[in-house]
Amino acid sequence: MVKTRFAPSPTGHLHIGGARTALFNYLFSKHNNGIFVLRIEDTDLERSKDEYTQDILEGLKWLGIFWDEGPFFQRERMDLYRAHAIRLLENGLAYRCYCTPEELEEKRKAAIKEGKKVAYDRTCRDLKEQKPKKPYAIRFKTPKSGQVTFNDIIRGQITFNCEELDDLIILRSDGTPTYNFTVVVDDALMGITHIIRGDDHINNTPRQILIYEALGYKVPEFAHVPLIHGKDKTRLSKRHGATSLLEYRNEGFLPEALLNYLARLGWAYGDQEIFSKEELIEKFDINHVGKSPAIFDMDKLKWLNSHYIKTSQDSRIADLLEAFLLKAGVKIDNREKLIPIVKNLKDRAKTLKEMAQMAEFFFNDDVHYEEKAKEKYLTYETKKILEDFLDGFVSLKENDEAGQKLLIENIVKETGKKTVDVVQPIRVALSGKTASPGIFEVINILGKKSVEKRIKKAIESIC
RNA sequence: GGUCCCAUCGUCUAGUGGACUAGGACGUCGGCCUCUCACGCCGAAAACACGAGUUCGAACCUCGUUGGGACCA
Repeated sequence: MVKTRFAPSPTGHLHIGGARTALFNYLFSKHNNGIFVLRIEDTDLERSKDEYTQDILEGLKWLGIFWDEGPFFQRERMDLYRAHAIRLLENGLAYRCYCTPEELEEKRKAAIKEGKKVAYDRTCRDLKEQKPKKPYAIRFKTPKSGQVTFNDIIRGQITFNCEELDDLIILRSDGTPTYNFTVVVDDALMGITHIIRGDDHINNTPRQILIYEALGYKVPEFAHVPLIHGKDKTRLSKRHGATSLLEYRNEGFLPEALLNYLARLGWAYGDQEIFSKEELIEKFDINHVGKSPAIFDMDKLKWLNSHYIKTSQDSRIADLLEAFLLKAGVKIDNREKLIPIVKNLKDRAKTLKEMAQMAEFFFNDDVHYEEKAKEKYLTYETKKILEDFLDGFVSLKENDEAGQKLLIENIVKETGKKTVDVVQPIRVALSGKTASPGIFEVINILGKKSVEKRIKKAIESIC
């Protein structure tokens, strides 16, 4: 039975890279009818915050990445780690280290001075006598020679020389366990079969394998996925803008767009670009994940988002849009308008936030004119067009699109202007913008009264 | 600095020794559609980091160089 896990530290928001790692774990386990575990690595009491744990859980749920087991919290498992450390101690596979932080710091400095490798010098490894009263850390006895080799699912065979590894602390003198130790104990105890994680952990892997072996646990399979980079090709970080997953929700992205984008970042299935979650589960193959880091491309994400906006049900987009309008301080006078607005804006907006900006004018008859729009289209010259339009519009017998079309055609004929020159002033009068949905759509969504009000206001604004 | 990893259009990638005149997608540019903006449709420019070797044949295998990244310090 395949079992994978996502094990974030709640020391920050769930970011794009973490979300992708979670996704790969999720997809791999689901593809193999396996189990996906969520574990919160909150041993760093100082930096871990419940707020971040909530952010992570919420982010995963939003994306539709659901876990089968957990969330487990490492904070609640401290006894387990201590017991394992003591077991290694008793088996002679670990030892007490009495060196103080000050001593270690001095050794480190000396090593740097001499140009030597900075590693623990193993002073306490073979102590004849223990020092019962002194505080101690527990260190793992790393073999002094030999090699550790593992077969990474994505990278292939990777080998490390043991000489490069020093005797790492597994339990600090204050009794708290260290990262490399807790992961191994947990992954082993939870029966994780495949560890899929960022390739920033490659260097930790040989130490962890040695610990598995010392503990007598089966070593799992490893798959190290490349990190996501920003435009400058360094690891994605705050400098690159929005990295927190939920920020994308607030910016008006749909979860399926993000899911699709993240999955396709570093992985491909022939020429296919669009994948539903179910399709991803069916087609995802960890062996085909690329080895080189991928750069996060906002444009492509936006394209996917617009695709999903276009293909979503109007009612769903309307509900989401409502929240964005409310957030923008728009008073929604008439909810009925929402659906036709969505129909018209679906093809135009790349994000829901954008859509809200485009939709705003529908809800306020006191139109705000964009400066350039007013300057160009609400002029003395166009005043007559607006007046003609208003006259005609008020007296329209059949106020439907056909009638409105005829009205505009007549104005075009009478004035001898081009259609665009007639329509644009009307558009600006109604929307305040030079770009909007089709003029007849706008007219009919607004309704008769609103249109009249807005045209009058525009005429008055021209002095 | 040490260790490890990586390298196909600007970006995500297809490619697993002959099907490669290197395919798709985003973006860019041009055109069509058109009341504006989008959407849609059509088209274009755009890449195998470099150098050796293996082979009848290399984007693909090997080695080196260069460049980039991650971790540790």
